Amino acid sequence: MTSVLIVDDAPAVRDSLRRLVSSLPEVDGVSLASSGDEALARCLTERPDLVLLDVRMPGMNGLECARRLLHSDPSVRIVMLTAGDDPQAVATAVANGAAGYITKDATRLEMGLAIHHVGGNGRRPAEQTPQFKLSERETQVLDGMSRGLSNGEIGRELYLSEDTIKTHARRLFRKLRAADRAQAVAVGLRAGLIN
Amino acid sequence: MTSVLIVDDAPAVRDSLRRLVSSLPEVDGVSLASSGDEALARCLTERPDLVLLDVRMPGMNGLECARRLLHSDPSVRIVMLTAGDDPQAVATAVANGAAGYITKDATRLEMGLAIHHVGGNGRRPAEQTPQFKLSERETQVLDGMSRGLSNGEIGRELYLSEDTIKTHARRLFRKLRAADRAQAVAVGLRAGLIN
DNA sequence: GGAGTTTTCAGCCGATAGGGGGACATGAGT
DNA sequence: ACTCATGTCCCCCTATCGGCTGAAAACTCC
Repeated sequence: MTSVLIVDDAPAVRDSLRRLVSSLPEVDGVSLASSGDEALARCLTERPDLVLLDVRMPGMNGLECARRLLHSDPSVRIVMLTAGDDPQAVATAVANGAAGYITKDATRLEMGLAIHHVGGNGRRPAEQTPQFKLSERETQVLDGMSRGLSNGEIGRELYLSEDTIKTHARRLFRKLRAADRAQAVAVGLRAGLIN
Repeated sequence: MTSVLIVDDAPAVRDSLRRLVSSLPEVDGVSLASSGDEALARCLTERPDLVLLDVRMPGMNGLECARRLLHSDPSVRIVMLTAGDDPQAVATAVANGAAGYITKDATRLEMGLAIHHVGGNGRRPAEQTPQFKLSERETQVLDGMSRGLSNGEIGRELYLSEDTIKTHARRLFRKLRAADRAQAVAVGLRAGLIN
């Protein structure tokens, strides 16, 4: 099974794609995003197997968005959506790690084949859904970070050594795939791990 | 006019206080929080004029919460709520900057007097709601931080020098009253400055 | 009963952050 | 005209971070 995130700034396109995609037998989850930023946020929390990404959008374009999506999660499959008017951008995206492309007026059959082809080896079977589960301590440490405390200060608050906090910090970074505490706090807040 | 944030872990108490407070002529906004952490978050985004704060709560107690509220916003007025069984804690809170206290079974008249007395010189007239307003660049830098980028990486993304990013970073920390990028991201996300 | 996770602590290391200062240009607000 | 916020860049500095490794005790899970 495959969960899909559809990213397009035009509500009409989102809607028609949603209907088409959700009717496919292999698809068990569809969510929508109207901008590149929203796509990044949703991808962090929902971890879709596949992202259908419009090449042309106001604000962050599809190319830039694909780059960031792959940066934040190298395992995500990206299929570029194109109206057929900018093959260059699509080519660049595919060269940079996108898994394929498809035109917006694709038939249900074409879409099904594309998703089957690309999302066939979805990452769900491997390991999944909870994805972001922190231990008690890790959550406390993350909470401290969100309040602007240093590792030493968090340690004093929890009656632990700074080294211990650093260990928890490193592990929660791994779990949240965060490069630093700032990104960890962002992911934690968006995923509802902290408030 | 006065906006009020009510903090109490007991839903029943919250509800009765909400009814009592919202019926007061001077009050034009009431919101609720069930924990100290939630109170801190709401205070950051909603900027109430006055916080009614339960002295005794599981997790972060009222004393600690008052301390942090005042730390994150020295201008907020805090009225401690007490059942009458721990005058020591109330005295400590008042000594540490709380504006007053009131018992939970206060009548509408008592509550009205307390709010009038304490919240009379609300901060609303002075300066305003936006409170957290970042410039274009600062928002871009904050967004980069939330994606786990270093100052150097943000600079490369925006075609600016790392030093320039550091300048914007320092300024946005001041504006958000954040100690570091992690707290800045937390405040920015909660205030809706970034997504 | 062993495997895996969590919790605790430690040392070493280079990279980065964040604070301080200053400089200069622009543009908006007063 | 003057001020203030913004944007750009530079220097300095120290504290902290986040990576690596290793280790031991407690816990749960099957």
